[in-house]
Amino acid sequence: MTDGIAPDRLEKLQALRAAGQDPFPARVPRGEPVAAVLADFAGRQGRAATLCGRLGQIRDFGKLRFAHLQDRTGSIQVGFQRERLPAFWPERKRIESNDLVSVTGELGTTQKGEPTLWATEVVLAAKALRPAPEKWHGLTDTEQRYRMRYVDLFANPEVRDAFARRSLVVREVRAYFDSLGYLEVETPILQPIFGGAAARPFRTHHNALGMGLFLRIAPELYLKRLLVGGMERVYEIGRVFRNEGVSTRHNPEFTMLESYEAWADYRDVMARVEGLFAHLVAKVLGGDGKVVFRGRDYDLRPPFQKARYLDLFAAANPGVDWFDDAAVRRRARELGLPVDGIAAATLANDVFEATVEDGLQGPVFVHDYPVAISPLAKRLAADPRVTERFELFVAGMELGNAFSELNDPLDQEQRFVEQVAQRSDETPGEVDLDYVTALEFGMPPAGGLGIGIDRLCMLLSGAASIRDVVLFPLLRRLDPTAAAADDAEAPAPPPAP
RNA sequence: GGGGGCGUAGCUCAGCCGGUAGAGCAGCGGCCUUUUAAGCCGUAGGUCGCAGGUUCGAUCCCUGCCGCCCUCACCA
Repeated sequence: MTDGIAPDRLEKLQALRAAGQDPFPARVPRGEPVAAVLADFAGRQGRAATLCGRLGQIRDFGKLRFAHLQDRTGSIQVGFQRERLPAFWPERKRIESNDLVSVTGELGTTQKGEPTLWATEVVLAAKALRPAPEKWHGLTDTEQRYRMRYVDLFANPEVRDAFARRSLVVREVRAYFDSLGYLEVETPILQPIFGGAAARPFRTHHNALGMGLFLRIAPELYLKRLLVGGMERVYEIGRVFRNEGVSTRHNPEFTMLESYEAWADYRDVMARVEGLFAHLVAKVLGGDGKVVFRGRDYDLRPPFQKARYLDLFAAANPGVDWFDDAAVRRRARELGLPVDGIAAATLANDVFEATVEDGLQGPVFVHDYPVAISPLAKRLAADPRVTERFELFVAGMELGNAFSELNDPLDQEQRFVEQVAQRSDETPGEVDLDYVTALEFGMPPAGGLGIGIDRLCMLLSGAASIRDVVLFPLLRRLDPTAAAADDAEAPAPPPAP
């Protein structure tokens, strides 16, 4: 890991040490934010200031050198003059671009009016043993950007901005639910039985308890236990883990918002989602709901369009009845979809996805999903074939999923039993009886919501790939021997000592 | 997993029809007190992703592997 060190930088480090200087001091004179200085620059000219940050490229004029200094708030030019820095001058070359420094000096301008800190005191805060990427292009190699995000972040300001925006999005999502009296809670990530979604889980093991565990695929079942407990409005923003493929819109670990509100139904939840977007448009996008995503314009200001699932299906597949297996199969073959061994409802939904979903530019609420593909949602009283459920689509991407929650313990247990009987690797190996027990104590009618925070951030920042809003996306190991030792089929966990 | 693309200096990239590799920036040495992609002169820097094969000769052609990107599948 040390073979990327630049020899010349190591030499400078050793020269500094030989001269009795600490290249990694515990503390240096602390400065103020660069942005604060720039904000009141006119009023502070001629006054002293201290700034800390990373040095950019040095522009050397012999007895004068310029460089920019960058901190989290911005960057400003620093001027080093021989006549102001007699003691520092002989060692000036030991401090170079990419080093972290504390600079004290006098604020002024250059002949061209550039705000400049004319240094009178330069303290090395941390020596950089590796050079920064090229100044003009920055770091562009995608793989390097993900593997060395720390470099990506300091070399590419727009990357910092994107993650600052993500932070803002999460903060404002919290603010919205907090303002409605929801309690933010944290539920188990390590779960003995996984549930709340259909996905393959990651497995792990607790040594002391000698117990196999799963990383959660959804917090859903624990949050609904809280409704039974009387916490009528709860939400959680947390990581969930799904042992599936990686793509521009899937990372194996991602951040999910789930909220549950007692005494509400899916119509109420729809209003909450619109309220959330109104809030985010105001706070994150500055009131302008227009975003560009994957080359298209979207307006995220509510209200959003609404369309019935079956209406969309009928419009895209004239003459095909969603509930008519034979007709659906015919249509699926026509579309070139695989049909063998696929359950009727699943196939019908495949046809929906193939003919409707990609075209859902939205934002649009697709609602009233067939019960066969909605195992956790309540049936619509007026039409028991469909459920009180909606999904929010933008740019053909599923952003959210919500429904009136099933709270009938007998029905729930029956559905769990059927699920377990399917014995797929996406279904739990046993019924979550404790959850059923919770429902038996009585869960108020409730509306629940799940929103993928990563995808929401993609949309709000125009990021085409989920990896552009995940700081450290999952990548393969580079070390081939380590990679070969890994087994995709999860090696047996180490026994307890 | 299928298909397509990519991998060359620390970074960004050239490299023709096969003849053992080049630029800019960064580095190093010099000149320069107002630059801001500073400039000028000089200099150093390479396991051409890895391993085989074809060939007198491979960065280039072939095969396998590794990694990344796109896409399809998977993933409500």
